[in-house]
Amino acid sequence: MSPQHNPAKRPLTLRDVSEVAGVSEMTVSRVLRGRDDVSETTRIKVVAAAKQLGYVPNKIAGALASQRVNLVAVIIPSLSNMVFPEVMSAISKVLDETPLQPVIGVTNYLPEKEESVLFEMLSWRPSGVIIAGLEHTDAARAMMRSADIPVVEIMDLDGDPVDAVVGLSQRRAGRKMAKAIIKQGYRKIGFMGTNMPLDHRARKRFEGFTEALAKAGIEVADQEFYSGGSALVKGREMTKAILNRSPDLDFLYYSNDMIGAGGLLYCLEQGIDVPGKVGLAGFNGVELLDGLPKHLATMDAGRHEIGRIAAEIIAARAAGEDAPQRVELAPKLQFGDTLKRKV
Amino acid sequence: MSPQHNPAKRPLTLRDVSEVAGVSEMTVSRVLRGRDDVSETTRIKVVAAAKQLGYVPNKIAGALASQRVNLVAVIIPSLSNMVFPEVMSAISKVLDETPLQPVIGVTNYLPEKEESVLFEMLSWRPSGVIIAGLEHTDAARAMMRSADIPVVEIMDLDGDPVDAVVGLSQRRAGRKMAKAIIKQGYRKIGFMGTNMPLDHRARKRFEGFTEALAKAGIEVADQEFYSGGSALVKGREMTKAILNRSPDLDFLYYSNDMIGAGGLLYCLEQGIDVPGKVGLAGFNGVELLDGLPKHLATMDAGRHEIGRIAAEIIAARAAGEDAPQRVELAPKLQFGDTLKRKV
DNA sequence: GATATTCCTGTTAGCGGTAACGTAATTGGA
DNA sequence: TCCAATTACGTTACCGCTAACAGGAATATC
Repeated sequence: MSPQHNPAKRPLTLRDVSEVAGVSEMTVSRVLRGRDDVSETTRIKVVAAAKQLGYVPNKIAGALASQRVNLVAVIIPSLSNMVFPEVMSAISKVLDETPLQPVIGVTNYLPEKEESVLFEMLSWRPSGVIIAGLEHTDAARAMMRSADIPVVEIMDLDGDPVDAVVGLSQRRAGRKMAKAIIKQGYRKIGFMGTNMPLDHRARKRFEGFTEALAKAGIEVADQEFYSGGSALVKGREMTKAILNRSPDLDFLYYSNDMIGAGGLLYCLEQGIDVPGKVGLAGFNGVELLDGLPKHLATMDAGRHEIGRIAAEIIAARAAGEDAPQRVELAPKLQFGDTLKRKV
Repeated sequence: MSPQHNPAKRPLTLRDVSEVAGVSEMTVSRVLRGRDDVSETTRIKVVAAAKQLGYVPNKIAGALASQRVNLVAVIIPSLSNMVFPEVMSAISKVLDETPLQPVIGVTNYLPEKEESVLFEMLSWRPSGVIIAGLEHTDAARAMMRSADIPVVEIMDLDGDPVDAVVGLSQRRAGRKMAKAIIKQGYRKIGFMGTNMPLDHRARKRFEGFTEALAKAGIEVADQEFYSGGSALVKGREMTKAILNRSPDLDFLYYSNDMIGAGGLLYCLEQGIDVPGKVGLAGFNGVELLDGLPKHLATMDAGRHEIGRIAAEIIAARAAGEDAPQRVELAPKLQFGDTLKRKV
């Protein structure tokens, strides 16, 4: 039976269903929420009535009455960096097993936008917040603190969390990569990355990187920054520029895999011996790399795990159970084919 | 003044703000909604009180009372195909200029999941729906029809829309590509694509493609399908397989740019003359292609425009203005470096 | 100075559900 | 057979906010 268009143009309510089914509104509400304290006979009547009318419950009214909203705010800087969609799908996968539902907000790396998106989302009274990074405006932190819901900050660990954190130390990741590079004998190291001062994770990796180099008495020999545009193209262009300017570089560290891939393709085209003459490394461990002619060395940031664990924490806390406050993931170095291994 | 933690743990309401400000709840409501019928003096008092308390309005109650929800449901099959995030950001950009806000739902190409996501979203009574494709379950179509809100189906035109449509004819795009390929003299044509029977757009492109070939007396000489995994890797693997099996192919048409890029990289590595011995083409015009050693021929699907126009239609209709019911975009063929041009 | 107009603020009555409680009918144990 | 427990509903009172209307004070009009 196809839903009949209601003629009055008045949106359907529980009352309409209850009249058709010949029971009270409360009974309809109970049936539609799947409660078991309704007899099978009336349950069937109600379901039929709802279906016949094409009734869609009004969650707004329901949420207001029950003071429960099964939404989880997920706030990320961007959708164009594949890292975030990947985290998202891990979150969705976990929440699919619960009554909770993710709602995505995108900040474009802007603190004020983050603040407004957060405000907007909190005004829907979600059951939890998952938010990228530890850097927020004071107002944003205050809002999260006083919202009285679980908050999980993800992807980073270096800082002072509002509530729970799941991620890896970006500084440590930078240091680890620097040490590996030095250990393999590279000495003249160039760096390329985004010049977005608001990408705190990239910044921290760079800081960790230079710090570890400094400890070994090495300085970054040359660097290039970009913003906007196709990362693959930018990687290519920056690599060309940096190698023209500093032909004696023996290693290129990229702040993300996409520009690293661009650099790799450029080097291969130029017939540069990789990793013999020049070594390369990126960051993130994106799937894309598997399809390139050579595997770019990278460091897996455990995006899938981060998403999974963050969602699990929210789910547990929403269910009244307790959950870890801090989960540190270890960055996994992948040598690939572009970082020599000591013989 | 930092928001003081409210001691009773009772969530803040308009009443709390009104008491601090010494006015009625209604006046607070007016101030916070930016209405101009409040004197400057009290406006300042109210804003100060709200800030002091760290008050976040409850949109649930507001929406219920005003019967207005400034959300737009955007329902897409996936986030891992970059095409959809791109459409999303075009939508966001337009809606940022309005009071409306997008909410993303992901269906994983599953009709039942689409139906449930749609149901879930409609139960929040959004101001509009933007949904990918024209294929939906009967129940889904019925829901959209009776929701009494603007619905824009995007990315495709071949079918029977619920309300408005913005997109391009996928069949026509397939035909156009086939004609271009034939015109350039290619005759032994291989096809590679996803074997997801639920990716209707890919399916329609393929149908249009074979149809146009048939009209020229040509059949697809060989084909390969994949599902899951890294598209770049799959493109590489399928290309290897198809060329080993059918070494006489002179053209490879890929149902998306990502597998096309994988195929291109494979061919270049094998030293195959592209586009002399084998021509290649993909679909979508993704930014990534610009960074590859050769530009893959492709067909731009106007994702950004689709998102923009769809959002504009929703915004217009939500504002009570009227808007086009059907917008057809022309697929733009880009020859790149992998499709010969007649001399 | 009386009345109309504008400006500003308060009061009242819902919006469409659900929690909590009430109650008739059925069941079960002694 | 009687009373307590259980089952299957209905009734009532909100949830937190806003539309609509009411009305006092300030200003304008003549």
